[in-house]
Amino acid sequence: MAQAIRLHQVSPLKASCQQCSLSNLCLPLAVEENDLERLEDIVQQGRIFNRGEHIFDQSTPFRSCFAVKSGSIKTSIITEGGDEQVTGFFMPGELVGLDSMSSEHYACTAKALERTSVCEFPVDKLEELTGKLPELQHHMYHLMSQEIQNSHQLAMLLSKNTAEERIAALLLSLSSRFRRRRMSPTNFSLPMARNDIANFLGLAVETVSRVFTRFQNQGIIRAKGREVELLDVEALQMVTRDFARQGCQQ
Amino acid sequence: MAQAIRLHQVSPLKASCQQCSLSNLCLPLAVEENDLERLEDIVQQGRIFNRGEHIFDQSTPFRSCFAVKSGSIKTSIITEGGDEQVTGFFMPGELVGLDSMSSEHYACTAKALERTSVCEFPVDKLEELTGKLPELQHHMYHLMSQEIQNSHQLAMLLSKNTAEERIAALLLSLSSRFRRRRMSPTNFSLPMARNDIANFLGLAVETVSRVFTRFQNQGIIRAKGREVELLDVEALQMVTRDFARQGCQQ
DNA sequence: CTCACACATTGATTAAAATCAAGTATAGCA
DNA sequence: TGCTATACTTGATTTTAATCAATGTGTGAG
Repeated sequence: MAQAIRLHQVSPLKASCQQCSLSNLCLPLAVEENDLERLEDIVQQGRIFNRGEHIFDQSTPFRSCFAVKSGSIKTSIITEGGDEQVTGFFMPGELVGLDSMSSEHYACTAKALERTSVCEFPVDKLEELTGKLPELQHHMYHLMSQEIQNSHQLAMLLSKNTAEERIAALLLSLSSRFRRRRMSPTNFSLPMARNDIANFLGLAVETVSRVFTRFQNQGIIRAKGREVELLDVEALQMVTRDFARQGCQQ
Repeated sequence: MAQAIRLHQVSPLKASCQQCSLSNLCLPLAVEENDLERLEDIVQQGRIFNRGEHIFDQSTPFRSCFAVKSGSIKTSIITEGGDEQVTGFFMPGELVGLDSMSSEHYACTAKALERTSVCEFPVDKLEELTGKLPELQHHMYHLMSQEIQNSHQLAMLLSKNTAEERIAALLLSLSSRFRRRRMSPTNFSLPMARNDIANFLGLAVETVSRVFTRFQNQGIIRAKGREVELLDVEALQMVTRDFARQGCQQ
């Protein structure tokens, strides 16, 4: 595992959060101008992973959280039996590894879905710093609780919603995350394979494929491989909302 | 809503974490002997709720986290359509409200499943204190990340496992939580209704009922209403594990 | 005590998505 | 450039659990 070795190399590069285009999405957003240097002091920047490489592996010693700089990452849990459950997709500006902060070892495996660069935050230093910067501590709580909420939302989706509703919800989630980065919210390229989508949403690949074509036939989206165009965002929102009405049987 | 009013009363009682029997499960476990008083200073203790009363309501201003002292709590999200998703059950020593720390408002509703007493931790004071006590801060990160993991585990259960596997997993989870409190891990009374179990596990009530009787016929459990006896814990563990083998198709 | 209501169980039928089974497209590589 | 492996799509069949429908049980209020 080449990436395991690489994981322990100490990059000599000092990050420049000030100049980073993601500073309004990433941790710097919670740090005052004049404290930014203290954050930069603990960050190791510029690590690059190729498609398929692991940023970290489940059950290896937990050292750091990682912020996505470019590219994208999927996290997944592997059971004893070898069964995989994708637990999340992470895009630029998002922080990976928060679910591991309760243990000595990573709770999941993080894999680059494409060529991906990350900034590394060693957790001991990060904790030390959040102890000194209340705003940053607050932001960490914020991010972690956000992740709990996301996960509850996913559980909800999995337990109450049809295949169409789940996929519509995922497309809308991706859309809004592209928008945050000031990229087109209606015209983007999926970083993950159908298989990953299926696994994440608790569906079979075939079902995902069928729903994509169904949406396409209904003129809601246009999809060719990983290229997706959302033609009718309202319709997608309707799909995700309809289930709620049913539950209420009005 | 009587409880909404009660929520804002300030209890004059000062907590005595030192004497609390749950101090080895709850927040005090992360606080040094001589700092315990600082924790006690910010806790309001002794709030009691009757079965069915709300500890807090989704979308009301987020003020505090609550530790369960006795009884039990269920948390759930309500969608626009009125659909409910149970997101967790909380037993003595466990902390409720961590999923709300990202927002100004509670992300879920917490409801007492039986007569329940709680200790209240106002979040502004708690954050202030965790900034001063690194151990406590570390513990908060620990608890929150634990909750992310639990939720991922639930997502896994919902997306990959059969009704039997989900219910076996829940019974084992409850069992181990009773054990932590030095109560019988094989002979306990479920705090929640079949309906709540069904909702939590993404099943219909009827299915839960059927699985209970099936387990009973197989001699794995004995169940009468909410009273449950685990007759064959190994068998239950087998049930939860079998699915993993299938996934690996060995 | 018993009535009413919520909770729980059981059975029959249905539906949504999984699985099984090909077949097609695509991308990376020699 | 063509080849191979992987990713994706489509169709037929099966399965699990939902839904519909009814009945049973327990509990708390009057």
